[in-house]
Amino acid sequence: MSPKRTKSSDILPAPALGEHFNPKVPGIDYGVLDALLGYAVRRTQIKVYEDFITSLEPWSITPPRFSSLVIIDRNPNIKAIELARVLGIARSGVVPLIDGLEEAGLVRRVPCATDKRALGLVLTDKGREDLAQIIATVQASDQRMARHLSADEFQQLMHLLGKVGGFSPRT
Amino acid sequence: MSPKRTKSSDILPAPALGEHFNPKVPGIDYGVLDALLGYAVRRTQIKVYEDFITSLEPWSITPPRFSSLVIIDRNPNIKAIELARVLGIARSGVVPLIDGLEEAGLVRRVPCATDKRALGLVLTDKGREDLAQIIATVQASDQRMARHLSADEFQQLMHLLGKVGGFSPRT
DNA sequence: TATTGTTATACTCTATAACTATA
DNA sequence: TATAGTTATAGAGTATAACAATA
Repeated sequence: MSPKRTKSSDILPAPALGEHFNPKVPGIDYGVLDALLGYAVRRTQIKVYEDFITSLEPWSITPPRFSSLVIIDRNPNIKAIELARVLGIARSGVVPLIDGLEEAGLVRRVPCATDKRALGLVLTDKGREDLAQIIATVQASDQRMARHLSADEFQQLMHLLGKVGGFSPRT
Repeated sequence: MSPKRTKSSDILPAPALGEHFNPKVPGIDYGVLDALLGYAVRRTQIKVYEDFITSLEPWSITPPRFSSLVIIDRNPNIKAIELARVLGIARSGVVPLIDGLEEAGLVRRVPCATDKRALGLVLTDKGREDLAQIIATVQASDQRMARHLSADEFQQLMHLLGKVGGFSPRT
């Protein structure tokens, strides 16, 4: 019974990746930027994002959409407000996000039995099937990003990022 | 300017404001996200961005503005189109960016002698003065982000990010 | 013809606040 | 009163396309 919202993204996002970001333009003095951890993270993030978007173009999946699919898959019937908390966005922001995934046939809103205000989010069968492929594609992109790292270096990088970001996993 | 790392005792207290992104919400299964380098970079980027924005609120400086100031300072008379290339944005995007910095009295557009189409970008006196303080603030934020890392770990992290992002000296 | 800076336009993303229907 | 989802609205950020002046 959700009223149809007019959405321009019926034809899904166009990444429009023209040129690639050059993190180190020749002839340019980057000054203090080269010594800042924050700028290093930003440079890396742009590179990772570029490959991610390009790789997932066939599915029109953006990072927030991907994160949502994984979180919903691993936490069935999660409420929208909790998904917002996980993603770090306002709860109003998940509405168009879920709208897009629902229109793509990947996610479904199901009424909550115990709380008539709430909706549980679950993947559809198609959502589960697509997600398997999407995850494989993302993992390939991730490994491409890490192709110059040894297994030890990869683990070390994950560990150090965890210490900075405050999400240190298994230490 | 070779920016040297200051002692942790010089690190300013973290600016506390509003809600913060929780990179690891309790009770949530993050599935494959926990194993992805891309998601680790994203989580870290959000944390770094939060502290950056909060720290520089007094100057209303955003990451692109900060990068622009540093690049213009270190590369006087740089053309707008080249700044766009360094920042990785469209050349039309630098117009409002420079507009803002010019209105703040930090940057000036100067006609190019050899090419009447082009404009050289330079810092004003105020721009140079403010930038010194801004850089100190950014470095304090950066050190706060790295407060759980040893000097060796910091260098290792910078090195590994450079290998992933493609901005490190050849190894 | 190509390039520089600019304008016009549009779209994505996200935030705040208010509304509704429940609790 | 408080909460979950939604709507309305606004702002930042960036993209494409077209334009005038210049190369």
